[in-house]
Formats: sequence, structure tokens, C-alpha cells
Amino acid sequence: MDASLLDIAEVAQRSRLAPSALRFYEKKGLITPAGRNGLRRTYHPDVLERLALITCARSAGFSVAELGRFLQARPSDTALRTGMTAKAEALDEQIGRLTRLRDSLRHAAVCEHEPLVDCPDFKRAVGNVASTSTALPTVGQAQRAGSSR
Amino acid sequence: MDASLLDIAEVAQRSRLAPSALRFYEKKGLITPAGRNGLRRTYHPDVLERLALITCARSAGFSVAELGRFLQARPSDTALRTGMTAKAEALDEQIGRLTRLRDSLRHAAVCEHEPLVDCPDFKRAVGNVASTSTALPTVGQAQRAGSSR
DNA sequence: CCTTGACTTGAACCGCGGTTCAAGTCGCAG
DNA sequence: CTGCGACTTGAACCGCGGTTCAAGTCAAGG
Repeated sequence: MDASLLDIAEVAQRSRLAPSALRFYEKKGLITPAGRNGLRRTYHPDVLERLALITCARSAGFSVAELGRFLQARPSDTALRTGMTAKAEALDEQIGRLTRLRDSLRHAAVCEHEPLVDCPDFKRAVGNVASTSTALPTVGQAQRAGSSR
Repeated sequence: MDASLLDIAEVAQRSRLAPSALRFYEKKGLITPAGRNGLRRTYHPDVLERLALITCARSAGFSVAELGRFLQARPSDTALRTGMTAKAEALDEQIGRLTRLRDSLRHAAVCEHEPLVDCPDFKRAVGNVASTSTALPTVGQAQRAGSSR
């Protein structure tokens, strides 16, 4: 009825996600089609924004389940707010670790030590990383195929 | 023969990794036991450092296979060096994305919008994140069980 | 010598995040 | 009305990163 609704194919194309992924996210409660045209799902254009958010958060280590919880957040849900704050903290630590790792990696790329891993500078940097990450937060992550089509 | 060698149990304990994980890493070529005492693997203490590195890098999105390649890096391996530099770049972008996501999350935690996801500030921040991540680098990641034992 | 107990092995299994497949259903063009 | 082609579904399958299990082997102690 609403001409501004997007066909699943279009959403897939514009979000660079496979239609199967869209259906998968729907099953997990991350997105909802606006309606159907015959069998075909149609989506409100806003879904693109949401998908961008999902893709981004996934790349940051949020699990799909976790996202499901966050995405239906309402201001009244204080537990969720605390969860978010906690996540922000975790992200912060993760950022620190990544930064140190990046620096170590940069150094390793130009370092002279025979087994690169044994470079003292590298080790020192890694030591910092490791010590900060001693208690591993529950931060998981996955990857993409991003090709065909 | 060398009294300073560590039993697998000790390595497991000190690295906070399950023995099964140690064997798994060995099979993947990430670590090598120094020898055996009967059937039992014994490790050079240095393995702890290496494990710290592994754990850290894993948490940063390196796959075990990838680590296998990096860990036997020799300075002469220019391809690997380039790979490392590339990885550093990717990490850098990832850091940027994580930072923006963290900030969005912090805001979301105190924001008033009814479905939190619809807060304009939040969206704006996410938009930034998303646009930067439009071409997702191959950065994957996994999580821990960290309990029994 | 025989038990005990912690390790050994390979193989099976698990959860996650999807993809792929077979079979079915629809809108639309001719 | 009849295809055609693109979607629909559920179920099977995949790779990753391990864990768990059954069965075997060893060192040490009684």
C-alpha cells in the first residue's frame, strides 16, 4: 500500500546483507518487515538504519542475541541501561587492548628480531595488552563473507 | 630433564586456558611443547608469554589460523610484514568504530527516547560508525566459557 | 605388582552466525 | 491460462573455536 516500502531484494542490496541474513535477523527479533507483497517481505526504509547499527555493533563484538535485547530497549528498562553502561566499559577496555596491539603490530612489521615474536619491544607491548586483558570480558565477534552478488 | 619446564596442568592454570585449548592451539601450530614427561606435555615457561599474546590477539579479532601465520613470522617474510601492516590498519579502523559505538552506547544509557534506538543523537553517532565501516574488514572474534576447573 | 589418578589420543559434539538447498507460492507478462 | 522468475519456507549444512567423551597409557605410591 505504501509505495515507499522497500522490497527485501532492495534492502539486501542497499544494506549489503544477504537476504538470508535479513531473514535470520528477523527470526532473532532484530528486525521486522513492515508487511508483505504476496509472500515477499517489504520493509520500512528505516530498517536500513537499523541494519547499519546491527552490522556495526556485530563488528564490535555484540552477539545477535545481545543486540536483540538492546534493540528493544525502552528508557524504563534500567537493567538494560546498566547493561549498556557495562558494555560501554567493556568496549573501552577493548579499545585500549586493540590500540596496544595495533602499536605492537606496527612495530613488529619493521622489527628485526629473528622470530618476530621474540622482539623485546614487541613482548613489552604485548605484556601490557595481556595484563589489561587478564580478565577477559565476554566480548565475542564474527566475520563476513561479503562477496557474491 | 630441565626442572624449569612446566607441566601442562600448570600452564593451563597460569594461562587460565583449558588444557583442551592448549592441545587445540598446538594442533593449530600456535604453540609447541618443550617435551614430554611420559605422555604429559611439558612446556618452556616462555609459552606463557606466547599464550598471553594469543589470547590477546584472539580477543582483538585474529583467527587462530591467522595467528599461526603471524607467530612463525621471520623478518625476511616481507609478505607477512605487509600483512601485519594491513592488520594494523584494520585494527585502527576498528578502534575508530568501537570508539564511536562506545560513545553512542554511553549516550543511549542516559537517553530519553522511547525506543532508545530512535534517539537522533544515537542515530547520528551510529551513522558515523556505520559509514566508516561500510567496507567491513575481515575481522572476526570469539568468546570464552571460562568456568569449570 | 597393582592401583590410582592425571594426563594422552581421536572423534564426537556444541553454539554461533549464517548459507544453501529443495520444494512451494506468489505477481506479473504474454 | 500459463509460464517465468523471484521470492517463501524449514531443514540441512558449513566453518570456527573449542569442549567433552571414551578408551588408552604412563609415573608414582603403597
